Amino acid sequence: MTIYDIAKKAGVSASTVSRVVNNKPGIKPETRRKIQELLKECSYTPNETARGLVKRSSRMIGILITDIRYAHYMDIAFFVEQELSRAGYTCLIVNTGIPDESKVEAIHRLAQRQIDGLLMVGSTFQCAAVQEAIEQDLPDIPVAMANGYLPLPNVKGVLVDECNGVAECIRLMQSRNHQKIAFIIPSSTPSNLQKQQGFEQAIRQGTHPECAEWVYQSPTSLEDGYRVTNQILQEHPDVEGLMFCEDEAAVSAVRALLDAGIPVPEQVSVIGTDNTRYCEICNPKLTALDNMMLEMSMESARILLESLNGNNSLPARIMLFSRIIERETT
Amino acid sequence: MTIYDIAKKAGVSASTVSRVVNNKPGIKPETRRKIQELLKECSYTPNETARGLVKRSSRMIGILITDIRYAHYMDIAFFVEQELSRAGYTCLIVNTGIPDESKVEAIHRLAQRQIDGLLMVGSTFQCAAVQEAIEQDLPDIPVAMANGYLPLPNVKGVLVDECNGVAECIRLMQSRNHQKIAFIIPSSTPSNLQKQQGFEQAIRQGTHPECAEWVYQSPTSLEDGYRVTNQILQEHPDVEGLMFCEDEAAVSAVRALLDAGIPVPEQVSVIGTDNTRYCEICNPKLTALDNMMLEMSMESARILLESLNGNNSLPARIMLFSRIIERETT
DNA sequence: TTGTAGGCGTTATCAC
DNA sequence: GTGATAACGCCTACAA
Repeated sequence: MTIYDIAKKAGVSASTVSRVVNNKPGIKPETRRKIQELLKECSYTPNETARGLVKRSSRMIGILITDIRYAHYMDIAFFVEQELSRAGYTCLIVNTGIPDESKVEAIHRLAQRQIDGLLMVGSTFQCAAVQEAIEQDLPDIPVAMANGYLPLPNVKGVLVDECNGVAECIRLMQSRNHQKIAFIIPSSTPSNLQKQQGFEQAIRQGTHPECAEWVYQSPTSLEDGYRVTNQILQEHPDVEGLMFCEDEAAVSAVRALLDAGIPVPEQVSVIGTDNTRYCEICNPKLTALDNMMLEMSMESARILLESLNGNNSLPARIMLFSRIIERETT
Repeated sequence: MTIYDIAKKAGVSASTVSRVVNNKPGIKPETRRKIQELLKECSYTPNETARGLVKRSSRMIGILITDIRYAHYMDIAFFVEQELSRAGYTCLIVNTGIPDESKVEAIHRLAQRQIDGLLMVGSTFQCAAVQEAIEQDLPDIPVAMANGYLPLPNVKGVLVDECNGVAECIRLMQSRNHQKIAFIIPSSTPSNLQKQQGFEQAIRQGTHPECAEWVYQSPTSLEDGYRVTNQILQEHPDVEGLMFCEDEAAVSAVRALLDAGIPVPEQVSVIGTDNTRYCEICNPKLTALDNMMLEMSMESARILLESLNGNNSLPARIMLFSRIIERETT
């Protein structure tokens, strides 16, 4: 069912039907009503593909996330999708994974689909490969990043003060007389390196600066969290605090400590990052640094919509403040 | 950069360029090579919108989920997206929410986008409103449902034996000498009503058939799980088992029991449904009925791809078997 | 107030 | 082998 079919039935031209469909003025009320009835009757739906071709706008927005399964990202996928949907955009959510090539590939495929805007979630997209891909494939459409930034004219970034945030967490543990703290980092993303910096700074200002060396590389998973905790206990039986870059391993660490007969938080305190739902499920409930990922994402979405609406006086970067949600593990 | 631009540069016609782009035969190797170089050089990317218009196929698939945030659905969104992506399709993931109108609205919008196929996840889509919307807007494209079914010629369903699954769970508790069991249901979806039936059947065959009345309506959330558990404890202090239709409230119930000084599973056993990651985080770890939602979704995705490839001899419905993952709460 | 004609970028069907 | 030409469904000057 096309506007031509409707036009034929109504005895008018296709352009008249088009005008009615798009609520354009300059149509005799009678004609308009008649066509509207016909549209209803035939349950006509404009073909967005054809529309996109002539309007040179798909009203689709690409959303890049490495892995939507991570608890912290699912909230984002939900709320951002809702927000953009409300504004009349359709979201293309793509799980890119970690490798550079798949990120580049995803950007290429989205460009091919003529997306109107791009939203990238996570500092892992702050890298040379992605920058090149955007310069190459999407030099002219608005791009927003949550927890990251790229120095390109069409890219806006929303960041958070993670360095300070982690430093505050360390100081919180220190104020509880827990000075010997280990730091567990799952991957060297720009964001995690910021956190590590905060860790080292705060530790060096404490009574046990040698702990700045207690940095452990360990993936985000329950199994790995359990494993690395036992490893730390073995290498440093006197450990008094564990600072994680995410919640999943932290939750598992709590269990590992309890299983080893170590009271939490009396002997060892634990802090996670991201403030996911896991924190509340953990028993005792996990204290966590909220890095405002959701707020960053929503802010990015709003910035993207603003750009899409033609506002080009937006700041290239803005920064939000993280905060500590204290629960039962500190 | 269109095929016309490339054609001009190469001194050939647009059709020749199109043939090269699509790897069609019947081109002089020399011409082909020359054009290919030019394509690389200009980093030409075919416009999928225009392609979709003439090919009458968008290579996009709609995915309907009520709320991607629920732990059980995020796995699905991930794996299904990967699978369909690999097959060259782009996924339009839409969080519809519960209300009928928003489901209908989502279907309408997807139809407008000329999706090639639709995948619906969750029994909540098995309802009259959705059926009508599909008859109206998408009568001709393949539709697959995970954990649901609609009697339409273009709809295929993948189901699971939840009634038996829950009955087995009840029998498991009974075998542990826990006969007085309450059932907590968050909403009356077709799927949950199946579960309730399994509960009632198994209870009636036990030593305390009067417990078939112990059915509690309570939403999926930590808070509500905690609240309803305390309510049950108050109304039935002799309760010996709790059977939940999902994991989130079940996890919270465990905490509520422990907080009330009731040993789990010695005095009261708890079983959740869905077998989400929450089960492993729960302390003690939660026993759960795995309703194979992921397998259902993947199977639906495969069925959808099969239909898309023209296979129309697929069964209208298939059924998978659920299984109990026993952990520490039984 | 309405209709005509051209074009969006691509593919497919003919000719040559 | 290659090149016109006509779709695909819609929008938008410009004409009438």
